Amino acid sequence: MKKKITIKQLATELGVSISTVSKSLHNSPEISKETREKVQAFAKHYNYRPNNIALSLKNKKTKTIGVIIPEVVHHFFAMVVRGVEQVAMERGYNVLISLSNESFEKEVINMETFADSLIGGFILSLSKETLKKQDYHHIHQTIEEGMPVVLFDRTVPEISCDKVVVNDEQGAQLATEHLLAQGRKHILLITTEDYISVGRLRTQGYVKALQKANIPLDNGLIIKTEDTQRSDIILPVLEDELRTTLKAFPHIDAIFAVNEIYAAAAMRVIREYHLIVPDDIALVCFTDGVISKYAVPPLTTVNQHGTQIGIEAANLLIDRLESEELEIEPITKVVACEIVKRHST
Amino acid sequence: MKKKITIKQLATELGVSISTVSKSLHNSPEISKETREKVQAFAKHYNYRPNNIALSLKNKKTKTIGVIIPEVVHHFFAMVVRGVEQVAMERGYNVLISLSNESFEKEVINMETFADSLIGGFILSLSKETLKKQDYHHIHQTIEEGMPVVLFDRTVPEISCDKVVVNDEQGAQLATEHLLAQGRKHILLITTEDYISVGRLRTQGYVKALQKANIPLDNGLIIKTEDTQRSDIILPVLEDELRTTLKAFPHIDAIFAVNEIYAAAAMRVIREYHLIVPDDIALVCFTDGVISKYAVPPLTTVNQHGTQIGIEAANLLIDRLESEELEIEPITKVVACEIVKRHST
DNA sequence: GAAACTCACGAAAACGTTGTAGTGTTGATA
DNA sequence: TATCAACACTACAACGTTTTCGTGAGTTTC
Repeated sequence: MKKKITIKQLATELGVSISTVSKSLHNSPEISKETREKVQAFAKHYNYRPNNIALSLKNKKTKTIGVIIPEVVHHFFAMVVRGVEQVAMERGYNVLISLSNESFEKEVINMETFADSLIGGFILSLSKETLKKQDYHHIHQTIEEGMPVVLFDRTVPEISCDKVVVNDEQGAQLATEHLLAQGRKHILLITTEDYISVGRLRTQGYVKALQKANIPLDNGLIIKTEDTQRSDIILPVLEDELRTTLKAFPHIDAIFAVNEIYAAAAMRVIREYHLIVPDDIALVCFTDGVISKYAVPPLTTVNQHGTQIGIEAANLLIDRLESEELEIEPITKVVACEIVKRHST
Repeated sequence: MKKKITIKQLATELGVSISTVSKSLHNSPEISKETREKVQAFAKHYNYRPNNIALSLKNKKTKTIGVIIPEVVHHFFAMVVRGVEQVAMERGYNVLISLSNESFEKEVINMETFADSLIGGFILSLSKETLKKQDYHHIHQTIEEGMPVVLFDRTVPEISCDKVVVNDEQGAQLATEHLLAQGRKHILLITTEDYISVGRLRTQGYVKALQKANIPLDNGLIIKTEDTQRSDIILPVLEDELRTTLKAFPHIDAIFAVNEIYAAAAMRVIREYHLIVPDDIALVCFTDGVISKYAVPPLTTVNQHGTQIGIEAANLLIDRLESEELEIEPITKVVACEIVKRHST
């Protein structure tokens, strides 16, 4: 086992000073060509690579950006990460991903440990628990300390920083209007409690579309899940609710689910009742992921362009990291949703 | 914006020496109780947190482990990450995730930049390109430099290090035997080219099960995909192959796919031909992910216990990181597969 | 009243790197 | 011959910590 070699070792080995080695490796004209070449040959032979930690300590900045997402086993977040990765690589940054597992505490710990200078800035989506508690002190503090933060998807007006959001309301409105355009009148909405901003916004979009079409809102047609638990716990509850709702409102001719999992649950219950998608009930959901793509029939979805969001977020962050002026107004980028029409409508 | 405060600043502010501050914060008995309390109060007020980089530089080790996976938008890998995260958190480590995007070059770059001491060890699964090229110099070099590496899932005998593998062969054998037990005789295998170890092993398991049941192997019933491309490119090709194969061998009564995506493609073609799963054709696949779970009918799968693999890998790595003896023989852990029976068989 | 000991704290090195400010030698210039 | 510039290199501080080894003042001991 050959331990990593340092400049100092190279220097003694070569019988020159540390500075000479450092400068030679940087091709400084201060050093004669022969010495430079000798040093470089030596360095190569010993497989010298500079110690990043020492560099970070010296430069007070690292070329690493941190991404904190609530979940990895989640199509949308995975797509965002992919987008971030892509531009980070292009612009010479490394990406450090970490998970909050939807937990407030974990989110705080993650930010604190990473903020301690391993990274130059954050891209993150708030955990559900954080949104529920409405405690953003860790984010505020990080920003206060001069570390740029870009929030995406699950954002909050209380925090002043760059943001990249999906136009959830517009997307939901589009989806609902798509259903209405197909002659559906009684649309069941499966959404989350209002403290999750995306759930709330999507609900608003649904409501707006109905208003625009002059269809009275029926609160019985809105199912809100208490979405703090793991999906294996929520799903049976949701399916039960769906069963009773479908029984109570037999005229339901369409379902709009705010995510794929809910749509899958809906599919299951629909099939249980021997109804056919899309003939009896049309189905649309958010998140253009694998479930929708490979479902039978493939589902019409609202694509949130996760990769695009990641790209925008990473660019915003790196721009800020590299810009000299500190006090630029926060920017909010809105990425439009798009309906992907498949066979469920 | 208050920049991060350092020990030095605290020291001058308090009119004591740097050492005193450091010791006070560590509750050294060398320092009088009053001073300690004063310093701690001050530190708290200024929100002092030690600079991790400086610590790493001094301690020559970081409490961070690096995970390199080929893809995030992938159920199995995401599960592994979840497992790693879990034990890392329990044992006080941070996890740094990075993606190779199935590219050899990116894998090398990632290892080099991270290996430069930001992290203490690696957990990784080789990219397809690396497997194809059979170039493992970057891994060897990392190990040579004394950095522990744990390989999972896509491993290779040429590299001597801790490994956590799924018993792919056994899983495939189980799956095939499960189909045989149901009276299926003509089982189509959809797999990858042999250079991907998991594909090869699963093919072997399939062959073994057939041999055991004294069923002659028909190479026409094995479809091997050139799995280097993105799924949107492979899938149409695969579906075409499936169409011709199903036509050429109309007696096929079961399909075993080595992953969910291939299973989904199979489902599509099967439906095209107005055949019914499982009545006409039974279907089993590897990876117990969302597609199988929410498909119609839900698919019988081979669960690879991704989370468990992550847990084992992280424990192996941290054990090695924390053990004093350097020369422990590499350990290979085998995580058994398990058939999850659903309605496709 | 001097030696020994405790107490509370400070100085300084070390981790690996970079960049600025020297330093000594050579050759050319005034 | 003294002065200067160029050259090729070295010394050293700095980044933020931890930790070992002082050190001075006060207290005890004989």
